[in-house]
Amino acid sequence: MTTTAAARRGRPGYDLDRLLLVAARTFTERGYDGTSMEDLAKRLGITKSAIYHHVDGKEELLRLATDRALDGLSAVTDEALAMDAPAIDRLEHVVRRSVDVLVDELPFVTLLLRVRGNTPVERRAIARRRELDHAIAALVAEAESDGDVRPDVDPALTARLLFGMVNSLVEWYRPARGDASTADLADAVCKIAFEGLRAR
Amino acid sequence: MTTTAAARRGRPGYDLDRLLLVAARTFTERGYDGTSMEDLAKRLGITKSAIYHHVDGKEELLRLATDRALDGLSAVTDEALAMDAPAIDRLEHVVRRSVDVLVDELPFVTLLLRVRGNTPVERRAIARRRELDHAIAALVAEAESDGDVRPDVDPALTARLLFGMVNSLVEWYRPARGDASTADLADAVCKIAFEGLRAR
DNA sequence: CATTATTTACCGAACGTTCGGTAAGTCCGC
DNA sequence: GCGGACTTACCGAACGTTCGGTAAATAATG
Repeated sequence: MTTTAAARRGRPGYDLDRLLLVAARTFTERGYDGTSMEDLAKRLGITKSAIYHHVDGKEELLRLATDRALDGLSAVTDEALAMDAPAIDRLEHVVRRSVDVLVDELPFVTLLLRVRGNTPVERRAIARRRELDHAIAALVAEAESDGDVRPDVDPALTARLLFGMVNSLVEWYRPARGDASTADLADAVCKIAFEGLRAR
Repeated sequence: MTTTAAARRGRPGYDLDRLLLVAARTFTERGYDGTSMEDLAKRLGITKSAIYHHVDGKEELLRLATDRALDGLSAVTDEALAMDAPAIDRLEHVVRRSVDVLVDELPFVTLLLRVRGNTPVERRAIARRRELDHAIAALVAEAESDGDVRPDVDPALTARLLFGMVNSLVEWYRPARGDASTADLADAVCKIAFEGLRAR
């Protein structure tokens, strides 16, 4: 999807996409506030000022990076909401596809989940996230009224715990050769979340 | 338990404990790097320099705050490891008591879970956390070899998902009057984690 | 009971450094 | 020679920290 950037004019160097990946990775490792423009420049091998050729400033880097994660996650929920299937199946679909997005866009999603609301950009990201959370909570509630989700726990709480578990992936998952496939990972998450960790 | 601090000598004002609580809360809200000493001072109603009467610097505030969380969580695992019961029961005990600590020491635990490893203080906190994670992973593995935990998911993965779910509490739980009691919360967590969210 | 010592808490003004960001000009491939 | 990519040099503001001195309480002394 990154359009191999073939035959771009002018002096070769970074384009916005490559810069954004490095920025997201660094923000994720050191935190947004803990990362200076100088840090980014060093890691990119260019000077601080060169970054301002590509973006208006530090906050725009954050906006573009969090938007990328949000776009991926939004697509997943839209996809599920459009499905013609029982709520419980749509819910499982959201979980599986969310794991895909978490893995594929790991630095961006990790960054999104760490944003705290200190700036307008961060608050907008949080607001978009909240919409997704509400959509998922509604899905859980619907599945419960279908009789497919346990009725002895508040559906809003169930939704939070479920996605607390899913989102915790960003805390420890690191892609590696020979690692279990994303599908296997999603399988494990669904087993534990839907059927529980106790042997039956 | 806070020993009303009766009859302390010297000019009245903040002591270390009260200062630490405000610091932890602010670090948690705005992030450690996103919080300036001036921010803290403003919230405390004293000047920046007054803070240096109580601690050596900003990093020490972080160290004392994360240690408080780690001490609470360490006590929980020690407690469980000393129990004379099947591993699965000790595991459930760790989950329940961890919820207690998360709720009681919310600002401190939240702060701990957000630390990224930028400084020696942060790296030490992460190392202590890792020890706890290993102890819990071993507990899950033991419960699995007892036949009490499902054998079709890697126990290390099960442990991560379980505590990913438990730790996600800090992302949304806010103590409030009339709120469900901590025990009810721990019940819900155990139900979802051990038996799954699907109705049976 | 007044005085003095000690303890604890705090203030205001600076220090050196680093921050995000800007201005003006150079480099390089089509 | 056009246009995108980058550099050197710099700015004002904010950062964490230090310092000399002050304020207000208790404890010890006469």
